[in-house]
Amino acid sequence: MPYGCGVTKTSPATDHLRPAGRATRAAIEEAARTLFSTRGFEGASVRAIAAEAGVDPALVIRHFGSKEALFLRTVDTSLGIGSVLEGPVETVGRRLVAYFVDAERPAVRQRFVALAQAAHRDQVREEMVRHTAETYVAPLAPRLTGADRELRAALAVAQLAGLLNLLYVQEDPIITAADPATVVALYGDAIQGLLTPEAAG
Amino acid sequence: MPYGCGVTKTSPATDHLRPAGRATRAAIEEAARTLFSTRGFEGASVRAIAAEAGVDPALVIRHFGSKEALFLRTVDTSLGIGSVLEGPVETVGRRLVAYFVDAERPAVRQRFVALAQAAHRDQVREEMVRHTAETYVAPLAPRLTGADRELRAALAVAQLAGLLNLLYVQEDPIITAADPATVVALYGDAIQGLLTPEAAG
DNA sequence: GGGCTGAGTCAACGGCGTTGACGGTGTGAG
DNA sequence: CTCACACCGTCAACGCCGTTGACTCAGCCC
Repeated sequence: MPYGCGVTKTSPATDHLRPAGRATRAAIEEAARTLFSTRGFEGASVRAIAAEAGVDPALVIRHFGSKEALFLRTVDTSLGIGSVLEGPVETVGRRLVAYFVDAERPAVRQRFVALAQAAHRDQVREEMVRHTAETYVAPLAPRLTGADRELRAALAVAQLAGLLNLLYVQEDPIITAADPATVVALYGDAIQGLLTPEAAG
Repeated sequence: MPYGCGVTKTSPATDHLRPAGRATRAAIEEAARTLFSTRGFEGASVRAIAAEAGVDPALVIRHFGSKEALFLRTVDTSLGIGSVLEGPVETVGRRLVAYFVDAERPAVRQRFVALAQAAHRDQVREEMVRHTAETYVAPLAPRLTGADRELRAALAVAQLAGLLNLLYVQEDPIITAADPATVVALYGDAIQGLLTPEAAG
């Protein structure tokens, strides 16, 4: 479920809005981005987002339909993985892990945690599935060889999601305390073994 | 985060309770088990659990302290993995995956989903971490050879958690539709590669 | 100028987890 | 035997939540 490689969100049809409407809409979106990141999906209430944006809570719903819809429009499911996937397939395992284990990416961590927290909402779950298929499996599978390419790509995503879960959500002490380079080598190769069995170290 | 191999829950100190108290306590626990399983942590309200048990909502809190505490006492974090872990380490990867991919274990799926939904609560998260360390890493690590045994065991848990996440929570269509035997072979070997690199197929 | 549509306000709904004040009731000590 | 006390349960309410509907007001087009 890592969700990387995102396209810029296509805010649909704000043309019919008047300038005032577009401005408050943007204010709400920014407040939502901030609060969803810092407090998570459950911790960020519609009322708090409205207050942060200096706006009536009802207006938030009026503009975006529901908290879930606001979340989906606001928190980018992308975690910025595009460039990592573009490199050589033979070493993508370690590069993926290295990207996420890097401590200098708090925003990525925040977004993943928020996403994991909201995963039980139907629309969010659907978006996550769609995203996995579109930005992970689709670009990866054609570059693999052998049988079950799509399945192997999907299982590699599962591996990655599991690491991020223990690392970001559970904050597992063993993995957290471990030497990042070791984690990259061990887990990266485990992922690599699924993608290119013949090239795995 | 798979949480298996559980000991029977040690309900602490119900001796001081009168028969009536113990009975309604048991009724609440059973109702909670049912509703948490079928509706998840967020979907099962304290009020609904109380109604199912034929009891006042306030009584639920009075007996268990909070919804989160009731959840922890009620939903067994164990997923029944003990026997799987006891077998030979050289093939534990495939056996673990086979256990969870088996469609005939709906209760395990339900419990995992409920757990994942409640993972953002502090006490639940702590319990999950504790459980990972106690029932996965502790029995597994000493039976491994080579460097970083604890870390490798923890990373194997991460792999498993990732699979269950995509399989149970996200219901990823690719993995769901795939031949279970293939998933067992591919993912089982990926886990095995982390545990016993020399024995991996 | 008059209708229409977008923008914003306000009060309220039903639900949530939780609390506190308040009656009964069974048990053990005097 | 009685009386105090801890347990058991009830009830109404608190403050929060996401969401809705009725309403006002301003700007645009015909």
